[in-house]
Amino acid sequence: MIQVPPRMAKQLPTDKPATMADVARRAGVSPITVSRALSHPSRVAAIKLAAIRHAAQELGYVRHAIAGSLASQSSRTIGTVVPVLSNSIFADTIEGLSEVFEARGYRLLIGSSQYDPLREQRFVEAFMEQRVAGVALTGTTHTKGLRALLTRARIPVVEMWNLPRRPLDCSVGFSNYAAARAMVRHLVTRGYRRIAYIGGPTTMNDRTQARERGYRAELAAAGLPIRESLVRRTPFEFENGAKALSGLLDESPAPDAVFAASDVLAVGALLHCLRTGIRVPQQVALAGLDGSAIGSQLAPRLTSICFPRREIGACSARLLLDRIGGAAPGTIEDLGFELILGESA
Amino acid sequence: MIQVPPRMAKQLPTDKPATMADVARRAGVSPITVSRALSHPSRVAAIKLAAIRHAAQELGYVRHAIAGSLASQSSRTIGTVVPVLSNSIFADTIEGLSEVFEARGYRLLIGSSQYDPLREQRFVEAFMEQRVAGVALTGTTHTKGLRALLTRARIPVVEMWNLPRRPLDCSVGFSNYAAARAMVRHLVTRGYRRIAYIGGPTTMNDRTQARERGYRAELAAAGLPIRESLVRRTPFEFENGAKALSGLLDESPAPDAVFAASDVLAVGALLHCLRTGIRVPQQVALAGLDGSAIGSQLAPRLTSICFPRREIGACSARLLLDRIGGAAPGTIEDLGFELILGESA
DNA sequence: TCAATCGATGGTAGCGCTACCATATCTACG
DNA sequence: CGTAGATATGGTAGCGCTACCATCGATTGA
Repeated sequence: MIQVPPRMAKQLPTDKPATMADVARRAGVSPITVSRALSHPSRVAAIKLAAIRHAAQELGYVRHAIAGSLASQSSRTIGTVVPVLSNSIFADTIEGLSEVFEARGYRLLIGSSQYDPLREQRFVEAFMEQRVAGVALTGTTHTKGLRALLTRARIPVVEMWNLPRRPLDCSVGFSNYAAARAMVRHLVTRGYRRIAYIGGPTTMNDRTQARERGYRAELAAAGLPIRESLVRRTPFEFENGAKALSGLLDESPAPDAVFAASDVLAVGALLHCLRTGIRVPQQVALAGLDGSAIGSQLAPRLTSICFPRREIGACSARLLLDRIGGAAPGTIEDLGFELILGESA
Repeated sequence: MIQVPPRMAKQLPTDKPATMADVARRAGVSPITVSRALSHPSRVAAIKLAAIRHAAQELGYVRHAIAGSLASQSSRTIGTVVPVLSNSIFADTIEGLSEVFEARGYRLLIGSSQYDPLREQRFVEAFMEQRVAGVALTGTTHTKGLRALLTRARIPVVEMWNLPRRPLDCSVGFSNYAAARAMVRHLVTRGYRRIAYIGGPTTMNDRTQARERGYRAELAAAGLPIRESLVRRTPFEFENGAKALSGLLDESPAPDAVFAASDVLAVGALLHCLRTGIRVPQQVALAGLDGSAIGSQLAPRLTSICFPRREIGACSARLLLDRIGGAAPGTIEDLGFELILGESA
């Protein structure tokens, strides 16, 4: 650690920042006219508007949004909670949310729950203290306390990345269950019969739960047995995908295909094969779910299913804005999914 | 799009949420005592504290943080701008920031500039309207307007991911220049002589600029010629790394090593080699920079340099809190970097 | 000419909370 | 016993802005 003379000027004890009253005085109008000039420019005469803008510029006036929010009883702020930020999956959704809200002058408060519903609840509690106009959550696994809180608050809520039968309010996502079934069906169609499963931990993660249910349902529908020894659950890390695959190949009979219900795990597994010389799909076929960018760069390319990650955020944002604008609750948007065919399965 | 009967109760016209005055009345104390009970519990008698908490619970009272901020003239909010969220590199830094701020009761406002300094400025302007207590920026490439704004505002600022000689205020990062030199030196030590470079666009990205300067400086120091035909710049995408490498191998003489100044590009290049059967490092050695998780999963493992991404955020947060607490400006923290040896170079 | 209408502007009164100072009660000590 | 200090509580006065209503002059039509 070193200390340098900072560029920032050391000045006299901070003179307070200019207020609307200061701007009004300088522009020769009343404070309320300044307020209007900044938020409803069309309602102020052009000549005064110019004078006010000039005065504001000269004084280096910066609007005090906090005071504005208190007076207008509206914060123009939205809160969102995602499981993790460092997974680009949810980061894309946040970029989608941001883009729409930004264009409409809304701020976005972001929390990462680390897959812990209690942490999610804490974030939403903090959002309520900020009097957010709406909340966007990931998934449908919430604490009782959070459900109660949101029901009482009666603010718009959207649950993303899933399609609950009975949403808290609105929902934007796709069927994780159907996606998993579609992929398993694809494997069955290709002639694979001993299809193993690698998924994330199911505790507190409804997306993972739905995917695992889809896997089981499709196997059953195809008349194939479900062997519990071929079902593995492990946290979302490349290494874990590799380990799980390695373990599955030690089973006897070994699976002829592996469906990894998350691309992190699938890519980890595929890279393990590339490292150790296991031929994909000849020795074992591999399929993922998420449509991650890296999957299409591998050889063989990973067969996966992709979701409109960014659009989930953008659509959720639009829905929340509609709700804030008075639209009815209860909308559910299914944005679907798409099978990406690689050579891995 | 479908409509379902929402779980949310349709109720009478929203009764206003409870205020401190309501809680005070119910608990038989004055509003100011309620305020103290919530923010300085130790200054209130235990018996009243219990009564107040009970009353708040019964009324479903939620603190109005906006009113509190206005009255106390302190928002307990920090603003941060990163280039993109969807790159886990910066997401890790944000998680580091969040973790520290959350523990101290601060909120974090997040903006993504998309590598556009004007967008960065817009975000900081929005932060100022929220009267943030501090700002954390990525890099040192800022507009004149932003510099002026921050200088005038005289709030704590930390610039992350770089070590400016003359920071705006504080800085937490490492030397991108030294990291690039270290990697090129490593390649030279290994006996490579025609070392090519793939980097990101240098416009408005001081990290990329420093890395490219480091590459050139180390080549010069080693007495090796700098061939402009072996220097490529391209946006951070796997495909672009692949294309750039492919182009470099068409040069004659072809490079015997390629230094990609970002792991996205390096991994893209390495995967291209795996796909097309180019042997690494025999035909061409490959080195990256960022220490991404995927690099260590490939065969050969990617030689790279890793940075304490999360710690950059955590350290920045602590520094900002210190500054808010009155510490002197001008601190620069060099968190260093570490060479990760793989088989790729 | 006068009432009706409209657009532009201003005065007043809070939004819900906390800082500041004042007050009241209690303990400690010479 | 009186005063100083500590502790607990309350009253008052804003924080900086905007909603609401009032006002005022200008325009319009009968």
